[in-house]
Amino acid sequence: MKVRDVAEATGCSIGSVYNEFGDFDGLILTVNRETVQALTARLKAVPAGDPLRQLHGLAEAYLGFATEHANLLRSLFEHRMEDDRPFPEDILAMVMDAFALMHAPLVRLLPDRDPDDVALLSRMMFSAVHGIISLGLEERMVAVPPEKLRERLAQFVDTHLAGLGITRDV
Amino acid sequence: MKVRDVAEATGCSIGSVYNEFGDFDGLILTVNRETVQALTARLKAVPAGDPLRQLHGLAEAYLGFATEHANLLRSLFEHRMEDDRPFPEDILAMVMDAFALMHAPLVRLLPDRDPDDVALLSRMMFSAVHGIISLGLEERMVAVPPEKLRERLAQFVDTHLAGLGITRDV
DNA sequence: GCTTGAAAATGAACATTGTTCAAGAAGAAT
DNA sequence: ATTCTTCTTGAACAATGTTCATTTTCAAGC
Repeated sequence: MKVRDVAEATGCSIGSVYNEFGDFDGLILTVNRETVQALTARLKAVPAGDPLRQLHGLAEAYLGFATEHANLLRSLFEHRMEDDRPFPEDILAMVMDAFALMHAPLVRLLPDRDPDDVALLSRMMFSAVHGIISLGLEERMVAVPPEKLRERLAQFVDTHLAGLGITRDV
Repeated sequence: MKVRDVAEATGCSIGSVYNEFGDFDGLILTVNRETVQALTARLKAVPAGDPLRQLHGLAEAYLGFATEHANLLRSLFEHRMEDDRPFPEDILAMVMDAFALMHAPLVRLLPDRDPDDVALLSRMMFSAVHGIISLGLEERMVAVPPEKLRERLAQFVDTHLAGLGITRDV
């Protein structure tokens, strides 16, 4: 993304882009805000009935979003601020909210565990899924063949939940 | 990293940097080759005695390397080639080799499973660990508090192995 | 309708950084 | 010493983020 391209695409001048977004970081961050909102909306659309099914739905929704918007997700997770400025709190909070969507179903599946512990477990699981998907979707250094990614991801979730003592057949 | 900085640091001219590395990508890729070699060396240094202990050692070694060389790892995994040129095969192969180091201990722990299946499992596990570490080490969007990362990572490995039917107490 | 002052828009000019290449320096061969 | 090859240099160029004096817009007041 280039400032001049944005200016041309919106039919205004370069200066106007700067009036609107401040600087290049501001432009990127605006896009990233929309990205995390769209991702959150998609994750929230996963039905909340069966918690196990919900967790699989969340992982699949994340995979779907990552497949369709690989560049946007990369921008969200890989963009560095200029001059070591701090990352905006509001985006951080929004990402945390998205992460937290995994928390509820996990709590239902692990009613006896310390909620703080479950919170950490859900973040670990989210991070793991994120790693599998982001590496898996890179054409290069294919960790897992993309066409198999969907079923492998489901297998991973099942395996990890089994490790937590949760079995599908209860 | 800037071409002019490299030129000044090595005491030669800008043109000489281009004679040596071709272009900016070539410069980055040279660094990335050293990075993956250093990472592989570190992973290979993990003793191979007990396969379960080895897996934990690999995860911990990865965490250690990522902690000490966060920028190098980011360059390795996040750098995009200019003009959509293909990613160099040799680096891809080296990364795959590093990934494969998880394969051997997993095969020993899962002697009855199809080796191809275990190969995929090990890649999934590597990707998951990569995701946990790379998100965990970002100051921003802290998925898991860095100071707890080490023990949480070990817990994750244990949980996942448990899900694969492997228990510590055999 | 004209004046005026604030607000917004503009794009030329600047700074940084990757890239090229003609000119020069260094060295080897005869 | 001459010539040829190879390497080195850094000025100049291209792309792109950034600034800011100037211009335009427009609403308020008369």
